[in-house]
Amino acid sequence: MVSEKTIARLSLYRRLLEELAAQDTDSLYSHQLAKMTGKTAAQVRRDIMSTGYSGTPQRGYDVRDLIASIDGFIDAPDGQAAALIGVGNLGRALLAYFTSRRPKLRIVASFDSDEQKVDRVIHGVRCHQMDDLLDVIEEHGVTVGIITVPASDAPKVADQLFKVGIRGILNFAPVPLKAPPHVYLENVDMTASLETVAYYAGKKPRGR
Amino acid sequence: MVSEKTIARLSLYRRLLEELAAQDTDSLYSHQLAKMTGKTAAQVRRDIMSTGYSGTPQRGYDVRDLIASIDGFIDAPDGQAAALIGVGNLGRALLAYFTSRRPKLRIVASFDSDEQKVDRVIHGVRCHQMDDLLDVIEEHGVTVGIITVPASDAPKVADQLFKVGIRGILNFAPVPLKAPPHVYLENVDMTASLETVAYYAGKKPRGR
DNA sequence: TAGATTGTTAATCGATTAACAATC
DNA sequence: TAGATTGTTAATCGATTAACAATC
Repeated sequence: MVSEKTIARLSLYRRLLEELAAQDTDSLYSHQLAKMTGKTAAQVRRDIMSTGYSGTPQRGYDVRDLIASIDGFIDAPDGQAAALIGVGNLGRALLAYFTSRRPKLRIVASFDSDEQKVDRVIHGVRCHQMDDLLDVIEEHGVTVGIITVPASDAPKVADQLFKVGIRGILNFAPVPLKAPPHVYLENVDMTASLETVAYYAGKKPRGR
Repeated sequence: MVSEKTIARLSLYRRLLEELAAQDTDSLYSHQLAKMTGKTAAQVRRDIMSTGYSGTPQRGYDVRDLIASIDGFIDAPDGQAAALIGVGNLGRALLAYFTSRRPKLRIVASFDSDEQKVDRVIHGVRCHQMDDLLDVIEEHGVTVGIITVPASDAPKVADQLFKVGIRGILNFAPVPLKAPPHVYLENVDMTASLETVAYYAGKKPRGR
């Protein structure tokens, strides 16, 4: 009903709106949000519309009300818990970044095969051994898994996550994973992103 | 002429093909590559076609020839150099990951505002102070910048990169940046990706 | 009110998929 | 050869953009 791109944009709008709210901005127009995000005003309006919130021609959108509407649309009512598998450089970066950022979506546990890391608290999150996956997932009600292990381990880790009933997976390993139909999976391919940028950097000013 | 999605897929194909080549696989069909990547066979064929390489109905595609064709299509003839700005957790993850992976696209320098990091070699790459940006960029012929600084610093860093004539930017800071027309810029929004996964994880099995 | 902005539909755009004659 | 696969065009699909009456 709503595309994943729309969700991603709403997530972005919310982040920017929260900054505006912190600076006591009360309301704004679609074209202002469009300018901040690089989208068109029409798209901003359509995205906002899909959350069920309405602005007025006179004031545009109320910042706090709009944030609340996006919250209600994106966040699961009772919140969601995520687990991160693979506490390497990238894993630590994500743990540090998401720590206490969004109460309705928290990374509550991490996992690593390195015994040196197990039972330590890294960036505020306890690291467990993979054998405890099911127990920890059930204890915390984890529904989302974040894969930050090397490519060679990723398919096995994904299978383990499927088995314990995870509902969504964000995969940072540079190998595309496939998920059963009841699991939503997104592959984030940073390698491909860098090569794409390099390609256009080499082609400019020809390319678009 | 060729979309950025096509470039990203070609980058992925190449990575998988290199693995196959290492395992002495000589040739493969479009549907095999399609299965590995989760794409359709028609799309694989079209992507390969755009590199100018042709297979044969009998053998499909020669693995090594196809790699060479993708190389010739994506890589700049004389290679390209990248610089990474912000040697935090994420920066180190990227440095470690891209080290000596692709001779035609190397991260040759890093930058950080933390004096403790300056002049140290981190994951094989020397860290410089931002004041030396222009000198280092020119010395190494850097055309691509990777931004891994906090959101608050990102716009300023981007401006500095524009000023020294960088051609492409990969931005990991969770704030959308805008580039002048002669610079290709890609925003990688990991926050939005996680929230998107969480959204569908909460909606499943309704959502697509 | 006057006029800029909204919600929303219709038109456009571009990418993906299906299809099939040509091929080895 | 026979037949599966290729290159490539046409059809489909979905998302973005343009447009405008309704609105405050």
